[in-house]
Amino acid sequence: MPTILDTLKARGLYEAQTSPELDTLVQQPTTIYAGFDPSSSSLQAGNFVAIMALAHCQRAGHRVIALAGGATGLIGDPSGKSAERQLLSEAEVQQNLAGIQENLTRFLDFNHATAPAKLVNNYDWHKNFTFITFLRDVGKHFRMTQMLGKESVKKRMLSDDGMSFTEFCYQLLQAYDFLWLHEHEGCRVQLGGSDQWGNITAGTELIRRVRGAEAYGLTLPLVCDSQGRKFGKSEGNAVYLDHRKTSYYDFYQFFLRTADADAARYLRIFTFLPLEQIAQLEEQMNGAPEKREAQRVLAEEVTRCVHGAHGLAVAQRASEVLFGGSLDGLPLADLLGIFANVPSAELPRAAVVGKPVLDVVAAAGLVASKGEARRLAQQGGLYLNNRRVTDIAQLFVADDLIEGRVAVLRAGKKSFQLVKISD
RNA sequence: GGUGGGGUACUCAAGUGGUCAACGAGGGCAGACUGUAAAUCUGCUGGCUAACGCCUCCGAAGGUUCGAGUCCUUCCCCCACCA
Repeated sequence: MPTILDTLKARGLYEAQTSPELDTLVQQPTTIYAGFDPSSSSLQAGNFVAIMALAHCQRAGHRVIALAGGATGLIGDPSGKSAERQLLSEAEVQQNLAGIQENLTRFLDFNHATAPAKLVNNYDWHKNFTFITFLRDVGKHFRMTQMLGKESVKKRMLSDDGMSFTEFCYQLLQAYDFLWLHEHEGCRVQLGGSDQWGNITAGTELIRRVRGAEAYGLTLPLVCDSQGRKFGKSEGNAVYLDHRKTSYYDFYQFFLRTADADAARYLRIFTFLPLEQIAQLEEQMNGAPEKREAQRVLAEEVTRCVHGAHGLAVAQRASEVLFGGSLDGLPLADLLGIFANVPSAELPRAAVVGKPVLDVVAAAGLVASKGEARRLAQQGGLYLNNRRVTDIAQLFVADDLIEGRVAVLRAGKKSFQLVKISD
């Protein structure tokens, strides 16, 4: 019987563990936690790896806890960061937490009959600490040399930016989280990205000192594409799980555009498809790469998992139309449906009809300035209703509005923006 | 607190009185080629402008000068060593 560790390894969701004894522990159901940082109102594709790993744990019969860092988010984790972080206000963190909870319900079963997932917020226990108490109860167990030896600290000490005391103390907070969960939830394992190694071992050591008990850490690889770029950015922007921040369409497209070299690996990491099926898809892809079957399945599976059948349908429909060419004859209602999640701008009729197209493009926000709009058009990358704009002096005429209300602007192949008449 | 080093555009990084909207690299965007892939090639990458050109910009504020990213003063921030 393969354990959760075997599963994770087979799917490329395993980097290291703190002790070989973990192999034995996971042969029985145990409690495993992973933390999520509320530095944004929605989890990002980059958090996927941890979410998937946690979901696999639950499916394997373990009890899982997702920790939202309401307290630690106020401090800022220096791990993997080359510069001091901007502090967030309590209100911002609170707001972000709500979004993250919603994201997680898509992957974890909080109503499971025997082992429901649990969501906790570390603010609930950190808020009661005074500085003195924390120093006495927690800080006393840490040695300076060890704290200074952490990679996240060393790296920053060597950089020109240095590090504030606040961020330096971050590891204590996360270590205490693990201790708290160990005491109150019987949690034995912490799961995290490879950059979390130092924070995780801080926790296992604190538990050993305070409780005389063994706890374990399990780290996941940092997923990069075949170019070595960190996974989860699309055109420089993070891909979010919340469709209000990253539309169904953009989300689907992000996965659909996966490079051949990454497709099979991503299927293993980001979907629950059986490995045999993935191997089959990989073979198909090698035979007929231009069909992009693996990418199609990847985009479908992930989009359905995150956004449900409805979100997937919207994304696929939009993709068909947008890459299908002409918009002629498409009813307004359909168009609006397709573009429901594409950025749109409402402008008064007077600011659109009779004005230079470039002005409209800049006003709508497809590009940042008129100059940029001009460059785009000069290079042949600007489209109005899927027709290339070749004359930079072209005026926007009433006929350019579909049913008198809407026009579709496009930059390059894939960046769309809707203009709606507001009056 | 002292001494020394540093803060230049998205990032790194040149520039030490005019020829600097600011070298170069990376990144990003667009075009061509393709399969909405990769690689490659080309162009662009502060704002306004059809263009000439005008405006804003080199941590902040003042000053010197015909002219300052470049010199001076004060302030803020970062780093190293010392106390």
